[in-house]
Amino acid sequence: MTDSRSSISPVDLAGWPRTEEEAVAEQVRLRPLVEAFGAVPPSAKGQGRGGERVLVAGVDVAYDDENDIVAAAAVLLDLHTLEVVEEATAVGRIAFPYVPGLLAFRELPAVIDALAALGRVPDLVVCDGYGLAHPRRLGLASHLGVLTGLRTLGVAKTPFTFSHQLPGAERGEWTPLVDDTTGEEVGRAVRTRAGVKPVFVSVGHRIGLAEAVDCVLALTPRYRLPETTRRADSLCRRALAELAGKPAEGVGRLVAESVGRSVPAF
DNA sequence: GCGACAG
DNA sequence: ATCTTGTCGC
Repeated sequence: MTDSRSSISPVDLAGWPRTEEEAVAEQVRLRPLVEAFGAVPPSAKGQGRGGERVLVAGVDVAYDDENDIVAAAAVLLDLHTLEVVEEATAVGRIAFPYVPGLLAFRELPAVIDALAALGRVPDLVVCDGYGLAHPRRLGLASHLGVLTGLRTLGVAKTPFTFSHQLPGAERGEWTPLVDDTTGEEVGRAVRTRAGVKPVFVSVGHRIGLAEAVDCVLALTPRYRLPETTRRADSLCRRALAELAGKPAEGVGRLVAESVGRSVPAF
C-alpha cells in the first residue's frame, strides 16, 4: 500500500450538484475534511530513498461549449527529473456551468476520470486553480483532494478575489496572498521566473503551504507555469481537437485514452 | 443595485 | 476557458 488509496474511483454523476445552492452546500460539507499540512511527497513511504521516485500528476481541462464537451488530461511526471512517466485523457459532457467559486463542479468529474485512467496513483496532484484560497476554503484542488484522498496543491495564474504585494524580482521570492475579509494568508504569490509575473500557490490537501511552494519551484525550472500544468494543458487540448465534429451524444463519459510511458514533444 | 470574479 | 494579429526574443 503506497497511499491512503490504491486506486481512484470516478464520481457518481447522479449525485453531482445541479444547482448553485446544492454546490455551495457540498463545499460547506467537505471543507472540514481538508488537511492543510503535510510534507513534500511521499510521506507514506521512504522519503524518496531507495530509488523510489516521486510521481507528480498535472491535470487540466479544455472545453467545447458548442458541443457540450469537456476533455481532461492527467500527466504523470517524475518530480526529480521532470520526465513524463505516463499520461491519460478522458472526455465527457460538461457537468456544471462556469460560476466563479464553483469551478470544481465543472472540472472535477472529467479530471477524476483522467486520473483514474492512469496506471499508478500519484504522490501529488498539481491543479490549475486554487485550493484553500477560496471564498469557502474549498477550491478545486482541495475539493479534489478530499474526494480522492490524494495530496494536492493549486497553482493559479490570477489573484482571484485576494490581494498581495508583488514579490521580489528573483525566482523563489514570494509574498502572502491575503483574504482581506479575514486577514488570513490563504496562499502565496510566488515568482517562479525572474522578472515574470508571479503565480498564486495554495494548499490543496495533505500538504503545508511552504511545502507546496517548494514543490512548485521544483516544477518550474524554466517557465512561469509548472511542467505538470504545461504538459496537461497541451494534452487536453489535443484530446479535445481529436473530437472535432463528433456529436456530444455518444461521447458519454468514456475514458478516451490511456498511454503509458510516452514522452511527446510539444 | 452594480461590478468583480480560479478556468 | 475561448476567440484572435502581429510581434519580440531565445
